[in-house]
This record gives sequence, C-alpha cells and structure tokens, in this order.
Amino acid sequence: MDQVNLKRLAKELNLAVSTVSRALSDSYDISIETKEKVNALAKKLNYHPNPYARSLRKRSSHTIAVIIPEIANNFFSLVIDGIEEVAQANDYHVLIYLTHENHVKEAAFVRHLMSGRVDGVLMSLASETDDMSHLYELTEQNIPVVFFDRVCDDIDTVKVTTNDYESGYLATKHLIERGCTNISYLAFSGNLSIDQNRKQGYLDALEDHHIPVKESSILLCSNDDKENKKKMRNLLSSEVPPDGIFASVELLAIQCYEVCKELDLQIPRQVKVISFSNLRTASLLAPPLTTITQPAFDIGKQAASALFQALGKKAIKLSDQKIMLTSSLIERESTAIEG
Amino acid sequence: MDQVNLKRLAKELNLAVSTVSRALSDSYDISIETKEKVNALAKKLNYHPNPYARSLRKRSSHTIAVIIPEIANNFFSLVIDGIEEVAQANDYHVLIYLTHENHVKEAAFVRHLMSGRVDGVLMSLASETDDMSHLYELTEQNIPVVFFDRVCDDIDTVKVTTNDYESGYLATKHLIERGCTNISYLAFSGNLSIDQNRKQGYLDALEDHHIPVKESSILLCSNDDKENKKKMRNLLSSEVPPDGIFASVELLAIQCYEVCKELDLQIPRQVKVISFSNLRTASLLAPPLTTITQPAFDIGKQAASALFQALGKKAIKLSDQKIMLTSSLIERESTAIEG
DNA sequence: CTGTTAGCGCATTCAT
DNA sequence: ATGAATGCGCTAACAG
Repeated sequence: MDQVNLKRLAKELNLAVSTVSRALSDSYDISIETKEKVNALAKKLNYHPNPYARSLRKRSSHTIAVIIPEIANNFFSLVIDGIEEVAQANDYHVLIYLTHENHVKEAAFVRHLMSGRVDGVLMSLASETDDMSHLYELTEQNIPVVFFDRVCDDIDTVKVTTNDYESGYLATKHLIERGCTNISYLAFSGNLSIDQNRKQGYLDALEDHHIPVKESSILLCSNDDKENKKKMRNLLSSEVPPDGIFASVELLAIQCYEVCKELDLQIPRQVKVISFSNLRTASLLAPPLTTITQPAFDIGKQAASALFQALGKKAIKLSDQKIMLTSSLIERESTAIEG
Repeated sequence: MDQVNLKRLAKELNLAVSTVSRALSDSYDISIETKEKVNALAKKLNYHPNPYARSLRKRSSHTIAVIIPEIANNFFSLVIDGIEEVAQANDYHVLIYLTHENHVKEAAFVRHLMSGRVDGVLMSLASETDDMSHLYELTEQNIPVVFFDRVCDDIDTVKVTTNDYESGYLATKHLIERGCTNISYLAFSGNLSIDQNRKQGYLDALEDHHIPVKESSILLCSNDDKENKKKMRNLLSSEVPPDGIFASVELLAIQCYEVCKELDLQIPRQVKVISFSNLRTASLLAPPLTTITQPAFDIGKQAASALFQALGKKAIKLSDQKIMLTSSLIERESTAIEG
C-alpha cells in the first residue's frame, strides 16, 4: 500500500496537486464543493501532510528546542511543564536535550541546532559552561534564544529568572509579619550569587522594618551535617534564641527541624521556620515549615511566551531584557500521593 | 547573507552538488583531496545539512516521540532521563508531548504522529484512555510503539513495567530478614491492580517464610488522614503491635511515621517501616524509613532500547513481550541539595 | 476557480 | 572520480 500524499489524493479526484493543497489549507479561491470532496477523501484515506516536506518548503519547523542541564529535578521538570503548555497552545513541537552539566554536550547540541531543525531555543546553561562561543554562533544564525534560570548575560535577548533578592525579602517579611523580631539566616555558601541575593533581601527586609541585625544572626553552613547541627544547637539554645529562622536551602531547614525536635522547641509556636525549597519534601513531611519555592512553571511559561512572540513576528530580534519572577510562599502543601 | 547549503559549497569549489554530498558522507569513490577540500570549506562556512531535506529524502527522521501523562512527577522525569540517555547514544532526537491525562489530547498527538514526523513512539497511557483506536491506527501505519508503566495490553508490542508483585515480595522479605515476625501492610486502595499485586507479593513472602497472616495485619487506608492515623494508632497500640510495617504508598508511611512519634515508638528499633515511594521525601526527612522505588530510569532506558532495536532493523515489528523491572530498596538516600 | 511550473536541500541513480 | 538528472512531498508564483 502506497503512502497517501497530495499526489495520491489528486489522482483519485482528477485534480491538480496544487488544487488539493489549497483545498486542504482552506484557500479562498477554491470552490466549496471541491474543498468538501478533498477533505472527505483526505479523511477517508487518513491523510496526514508530511511535516518535513512542509518544513523544507516553508523554511520553518514549528519546533523549538529546550536545552537543560537535567530533568530529574523538580525545578526543571516544572519548567518543561510550563514550556510544553505554551508550545501546545501555539501548536509547536518540543525537542528536549539534556546536557548533564556537560559543556561539550551543550555546545554540540547548540551547534547542531544551527541546521534549522528548530525555529527557536530555550535554554538554561550547564554549570560547566564558561565559553559562550556556541551561543554567539547560534544568534548569528538568527535563531532566537531565550535563557532561563542559568542565563548568559553577554547575549542580548530575553532572560527569565527568579528574583532571589525579592524572594529573600518576602520570606523575611513573612516571618516579621508573624511576629518574629529575632530572625536568623542559614546561609549555605558564602559567595553563590543566589545566596548573596537572598541574604541581601533578608537584610533589607530587616532594615525596612527597623529590626537590628546581629552578627550572630547569620549562620554560615556547609556540607557537613554534624557541624551544621552543632551550630544550630548553639544558636537555638543561646540566651536570646531566635524566634524565626530563614533557611536558604531546604537541607538546612531539615537539619534545623531536627535540632528543634531535639531541643523540644515547638515549630512554629516557639520558632517559626521558613525555607527555600523546590522539592515537596519540607512542606510534606514537616508541615510546621513554611516553604518558599521558585516559580518554575511560570518561568517556563514566560520563557516560552517570549520566544513565541518573536517567532510570531517572523524572528524579530528579541529585546535584551531581564524578567524576574517572584517565588511563592507555601505554608502547607496538599499531600500528593505517588507510587 | 545566503544560507550555506550543498549548492553554495559546490559553487565555491567548482564541483557538482552530488560530489559535495558524497564527499561529506565520506563516500568511497571520492578522492581524498576533494574530500579534504570539501570538509575544510564546510567547516569554514559553518555548514550544517538541513535535517528536514534529509528526512524527506531518506524517509526517516531520526526522531522519536515520548507521550506521557505529566512530567512534574519524579517517576516520569526519571523515565525521560533514561530515554534521553539512550536516544543521545543513538543520535536520535526526542520530542515530548504531555497529555495531562486527557484522552482527547492523547489521541490528537498520536494521530498527528502518523504523519511521519517520528520514527517511533514511546508512551504511557493517560488514565482516562479506554478507547484504543488511535493506537491501532498508529501501528497500522507501521510506526513502532513501545509502552511503559501504563500499557495497552491489546496491542502486540514491547511493554515495560515495574514488577509490583516482586516489589511487594522484596519489601516484605526485607523486613523479615531484619527480624520482623509480625508485619502489617498498609493498603491504599482495595482494587487498584498495583496495590493488588504488591499485596500479593506481601502475602506470598509471608507464606514462603512460614509467617501466618492475620486478618488484622492488612489495614485498608483512604484519603482521610485522620481516619488513617486513628487506625494506625489502634494497630500500633494493640496488645501485639506489629514489629514491621509495609506501606503501599508514601503518604501512608509518613502518617505512620507521625503516629509512631506520637506513641514514642522508635523507628526502626521497635518498628521497622518500609514504603513505596517515587519521591525523595521519605528517605530524606525520615531516615528511619526504608523506601522501595520504581526503577523509573531503567524503565526509560529499556523502553527506548527496545524501540531503537526495532528502528535499527528498519522497523521490524516489535515482538509482543512484557519486560518487568525490579524496584530497588533504599535505606537512606544521599541528601540532594536544591534551591 | 483550477492547472502548470518551479523550487525548498538533499541523496541517489545513471551516465561518463 | 566526478557530473547531470531525478524526485522525496509540499507550497507558491504565475497563468489562464
């Protein structure tokens, strides 16, 4: 049995291929009768236009690529969820490429995509990546790119990220509004820009609410569980223990939670704890914790929307702008049931 | 500036298009010199063959589609991780489609894919889906399909799933080997086939180890947190409390964990608890819990491997077979740091 | 309203 | 060892 294509339809109806083509695309200058005949036969024979022939002819693939470091990760899978939703609404197809934080792979993917396989690219850089030449090459080919989360500042395009400063501010404000007056910040790393921004938000929130910052309020933690817990134990059993704790990453919140249990400190009655988290862990197993979560889904949607806006205008250059989205507070997440 | 294609290369080198084409594909009957010249210019001009032209000509897209219910879910994102790894190794591209459990969307995606956009399909059915006609149509077009997790039994092809029976058996055996002699099973639903299979594994493990099963050992739980905890409280404070608990879903393990805390029962010293889980939750926040996890990554790899095997043989029909993979026990997961 | 013609970029058959 | 010609399936410009 032969493939069913335009030629086949045309032959069976004694029409020209172009007529059939126009009938199927509902062109103005085709009689209603032939349109109906054509559509009927197309349906009957289960005709599907060959997307590659069309792409070749129209020089557009109706496909975008998403390049991310990994996918087994709540943040990135939510981002893809958002991207896919927008893509579906725009009738676009989504190709996925995982770099596993490997710069060589990332560069290979990007260079391959210069072939015209996709109309646009959404990406989050591999942590290894410092050489950006592959990205320049891509934009030179006039393929629009939108960055999210881990962005490349040197390229003029749309970048969508979380507003870490604001998130830190909001988390701290949340504690203040719940009556905390002595709030500690559990920092995970001294110099990561994320941590820096969150901490600055924390500091500014305190200042704006006229709460003095004590040297001892900022606890610099590390990968060493025991060491961290020791510091937390000291902090929480000091003469003036904090009544609020803001953990910059989830793991620290969990360690803190355990120390509180140890010391028989009631969360949130005696100590209120808020933590950044992209996992569902903290809010699920330890409902007394409040979590603040990156707006992953919205980041995906925004990034995709920006890209499609450019694609709609036939690859008008994307303007250089930073879109920063706000994290959301979750006091207690509904408990999803899985596996 | 013009697109760089074969014609362009041919013109610049005073060669025929076909010669350039063959040189680039390293054909036998092209002199080494011209090959070198061609490759050099191709690199210099940053030539990338147009994948759509090639697909059109070769009638193969080097692309597969993955259709899944959702992605914001640890199980499915791990599956994709596995699929993508195998696809990368085979130099294939991966298109993602999310049905959000909607049968209409699923059917639309599948019907679209009959166009020849992909060489093969990997899918997990939407829970809504009971009408399988779109799947029959797909196989009629000789597009190979492999099912995973939520499979369609009526279609003769490869199906990759978790061996729930074996998983239940293993989890129970684990408790028995740790010295438990009075093991309770926390069932989540009376009739889900997953739950049924897991329970049967539990029952058979007990029988094989000559441990009698008591009526009261199986606790049928529901969506009602408080009700569940009440039942657990009864169970754990009865005259002969269980020394081992096997939770069929994570949520029940967490509820049980909390009840144990309440009753001051030490896990795992007094009660050992094992639970199914696809989240990292249980093992992260409650290290005393042992978790048993679906082999999501391997399911993805196996499904993709089976598909590529067929594609390698130019779409030889996939044999009808069920591949069942074993869950893995995790006593304590390394604590990943995120966000 | 419909048919004819001409490519999109590539791989391949058939010449030389 | 290379070139010329053909067509994959489709759309679009140009006739009529």
